[in-house]
Amino acid sequence: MQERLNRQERKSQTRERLIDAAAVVFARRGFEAASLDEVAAAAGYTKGAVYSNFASKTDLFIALIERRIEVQSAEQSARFEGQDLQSVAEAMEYEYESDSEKQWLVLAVEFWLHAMRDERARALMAEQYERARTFVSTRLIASVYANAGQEPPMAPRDLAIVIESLGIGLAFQAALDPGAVRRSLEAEVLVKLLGLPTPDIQAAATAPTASESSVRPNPNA
Amino acid sequence: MQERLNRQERKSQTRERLIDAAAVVFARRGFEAASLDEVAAAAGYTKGAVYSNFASKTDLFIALIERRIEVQSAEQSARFEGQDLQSVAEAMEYEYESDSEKQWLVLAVEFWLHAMRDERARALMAEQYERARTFVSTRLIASVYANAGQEPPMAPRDLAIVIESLGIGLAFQAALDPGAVRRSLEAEVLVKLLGLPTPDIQAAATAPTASESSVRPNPNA
DNA sequence: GTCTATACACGGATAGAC
DNA sequence: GTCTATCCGTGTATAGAC
Repeated sequence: MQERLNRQERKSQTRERLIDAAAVVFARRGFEAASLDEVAAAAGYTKGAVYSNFASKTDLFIALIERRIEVQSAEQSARFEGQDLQSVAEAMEYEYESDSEKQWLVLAVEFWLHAMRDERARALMAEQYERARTFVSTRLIASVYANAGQEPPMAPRDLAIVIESLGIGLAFQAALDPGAVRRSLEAEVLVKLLGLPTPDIQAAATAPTASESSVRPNPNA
Repeated sequence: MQERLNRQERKSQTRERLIDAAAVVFARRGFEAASLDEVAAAAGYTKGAVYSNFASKTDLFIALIERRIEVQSAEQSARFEGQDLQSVAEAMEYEYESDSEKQWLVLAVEFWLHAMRDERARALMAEQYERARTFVSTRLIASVYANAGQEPPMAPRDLAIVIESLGIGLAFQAALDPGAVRRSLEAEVLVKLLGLPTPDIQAAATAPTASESSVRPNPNA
């Protein structure tokens, strides 16, 4: 109910550069430990530029997260819209070793921690997660099961929560020890959990009426 | 390979009190934002006491986590040893609203973040998680399925990773918005995921030969 | 082993020049 | 809108008395 005028921000190139720099520095040092001097310097400015664009360090952090949410929402929607759940589940191979993925994970966790102590941040993040759950449960889960003429193994919203949990928890463990979590584990668990017709039980499968059903073989260890 | 002489620490009551205080203050303010003055004061000492017991703030943090690991390992083992998986799964109702649980969650996340930037902390936490996975997969999962004469739905270690992920992810989301996650969700998902004979499908159940099989009805929403 | 006192540095935020 | 200069509080860590 507030960020409708979305690209007046584009007017300020400096603002964008500062946010970019903040993403890098906050991820590297942590929000508390990071200094605005370093952020500004990384963007090619001095601290004054930060304070003429953001009211406080916290405001910069929140702006960073809001932009991230905006970008990510658009990407996710574009990526998943019109796909069937099966394909989505199988494509779910998190890049545990990717530096940029890890940077965002660290930032998200950093912000979560911040949200535990700052009500504004908490509300923002809670709303974002709720939105994601709604997207997954209504746009993906409910419609796909309806198309397949099957019943989901549990309430779609619960399923969305569980899927999100799995993503968080696996990333958490993998970041701690990249060798500990197999790449394809998330996809395999999702396929089992969803209870949809799996590629290796093609006999019992009722072909989904949805657009393209690309049934690929499942690489099992 | 280092902490064999476990209760010479008990010699120093001050040390214990400082660690207690650090747990509270670090959870409340965050590790970076917390001051050693506040920690010392909360324990009834001054800063000097901290530096005569710990080499640095980071050392205090690590000592805190090590003690937590010690205590928690003992508790978990005592709680789960000899139980069958079914009972464990059903008893798995996380106290999302509990302040002390939330405090430990925040501390664990705080330490995880610290571990992303400190190799010593990373190794410690990675080892701890690996130990937990081994405990769950060998002491709980493998033996219970063997007793029940059933095959686990996936490799025990993968199952342990998934269970841990679920716990982390649900707690993460619940902390952000306590109303968003139903209390019994974790237990319900585990029961489904494990594929063990469920209370509501008693017909197909082959009674486990393990000690006590307390089959309670499953409250479904 | 714990205290007080202090060195030493750094960070967020503000004022005012340009 | 961005800069430099500065205020002012606070933080970790150390020295040295007790």
